[in-house]
Amino acid sequence: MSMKGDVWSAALAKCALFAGLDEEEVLLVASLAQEKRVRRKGVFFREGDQPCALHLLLAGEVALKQASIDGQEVIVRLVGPGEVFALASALEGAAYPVTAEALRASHALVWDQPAVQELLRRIPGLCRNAMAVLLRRIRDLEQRFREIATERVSQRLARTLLRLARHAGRKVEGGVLIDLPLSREDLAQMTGTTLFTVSRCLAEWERKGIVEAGREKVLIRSTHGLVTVAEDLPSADE
Amino acid sequence: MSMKGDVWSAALAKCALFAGLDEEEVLLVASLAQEKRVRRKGVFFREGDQPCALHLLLAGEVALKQASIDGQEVIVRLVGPGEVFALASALEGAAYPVTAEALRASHALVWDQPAVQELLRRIPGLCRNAMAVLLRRIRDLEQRFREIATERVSQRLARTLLRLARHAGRKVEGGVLIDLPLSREDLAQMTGTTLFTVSRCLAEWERKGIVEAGREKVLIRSTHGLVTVAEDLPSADE
DNA sequence: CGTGCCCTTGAAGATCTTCAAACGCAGTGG
DNA sequence: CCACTGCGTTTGAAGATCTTCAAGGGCACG
Repeated sequence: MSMKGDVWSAALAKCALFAGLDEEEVLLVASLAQEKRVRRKGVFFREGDQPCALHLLLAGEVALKQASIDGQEVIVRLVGPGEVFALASALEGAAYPVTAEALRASHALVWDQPAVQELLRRIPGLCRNAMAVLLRRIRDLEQRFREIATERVSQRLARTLLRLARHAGRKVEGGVLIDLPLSREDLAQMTGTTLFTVSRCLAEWERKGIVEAGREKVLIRSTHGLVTVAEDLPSADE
Repeated sequence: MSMKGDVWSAALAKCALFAGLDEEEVLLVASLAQEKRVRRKGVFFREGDQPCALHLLLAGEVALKQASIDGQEVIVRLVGPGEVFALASALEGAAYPVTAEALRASHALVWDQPAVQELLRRIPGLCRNAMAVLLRRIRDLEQRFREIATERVSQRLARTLLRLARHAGRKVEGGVLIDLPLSREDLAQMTGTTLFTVSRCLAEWERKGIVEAGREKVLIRSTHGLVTVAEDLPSADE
């Protein structure tokens, strides 16, 4: 237990939800956690599942998807190592509004609802931290809402790629590689369009030398070029 | 002061943020509040303003708008009496991400940042209440995000009207009147489309007897008809 | 009785989706 | 080693959907 506590405490400290906790509190958090591992394409939980638990991703990458009645899916958020997910559901005690699907083999700490309640009771600063996390999510959602409401697909896709580069970009010779196995369909579900339109955009940008696209792979050759598209600025070649 | 406290306490108790507070706490909340009145088309604050304060709407109706660089506006949320707004900004201490414009003459209680901090320190349950409010907003935003990403304008507009009916609907003979002065442009900014498309949708629905549209006015004659549109179900007449 | 604001409508065209067909790569099994 | 197969991808063509622009109508309010 105490060894695990040590291994986990690094991850816990990096996480915004548990930032600023003292040693004793970290141990409490660790002692109530359970572990869960999921292989690529597996799920931590499905939309509608109950009861629901708080998750902290230690390793891997998770996509949170929401489906409409007719089966159309949207990716609401990508979660990377050190980020929590299902915080809202765990706090509210409501069913998960999304399905958490692993893009690659993933490993998370999990706190069930009694544990979350216990933590909230015993750790004074936790509620403030939780609020900070939620506030950030609201900002993010409002911005994306405005984007999807007012911008064209190419602009939104460019922004999505830029965000992905920040979230999971790896510098390589020739540009920034988005180091996630994302299909055209995945990008479409993040952008609010179809895989066909995504494919066409990427093909056009490849012709212009802005990106290099491959199977479940995008390499950004010119961040500046993408910004130009995202902001709808006139580009050199038309 | 004490009279004001009495007048306000009813409004405070109805508000989710201050629910469950004891009498002493309510008095504290009231004692730190300031009043602000704004006429129709006036604003409580503008995007980018700082420092920012927590607002509780007592009377009137407020639209929260966000503008993109090229001037396109989106209505992120409508706020009715008893609801708080700018909670996130007040908690974070960041600039307002939206402009709060009054749809009709409005009256609000306002707490500046020191007051908010003081309240958070002195009222133990407040943080939990704030979280509940934020969680609700996240749910709402995620749902609307999925809608705007996957549905056609007519579906989204139908949903917007149904939400408005719930939020500010007044039963009259012949249906439910949306009791707010909303222009076609406003509806467009809530739905992520143009005023022209809104106008055409309403005209079509009027022909089918689903709504009755007028200048800054919509009367829903058949809620069921709107649901049919929103869910993209086959309707009787095509 | 104008004047401003909101609304409607048509026409043209941009943008995006849908559908069908086919390509190519990765992994599998013969 | 090769063929097979599945999956992700590409591309074209057709058409649905939505936006844009222009013109004009009508109502409210000064």
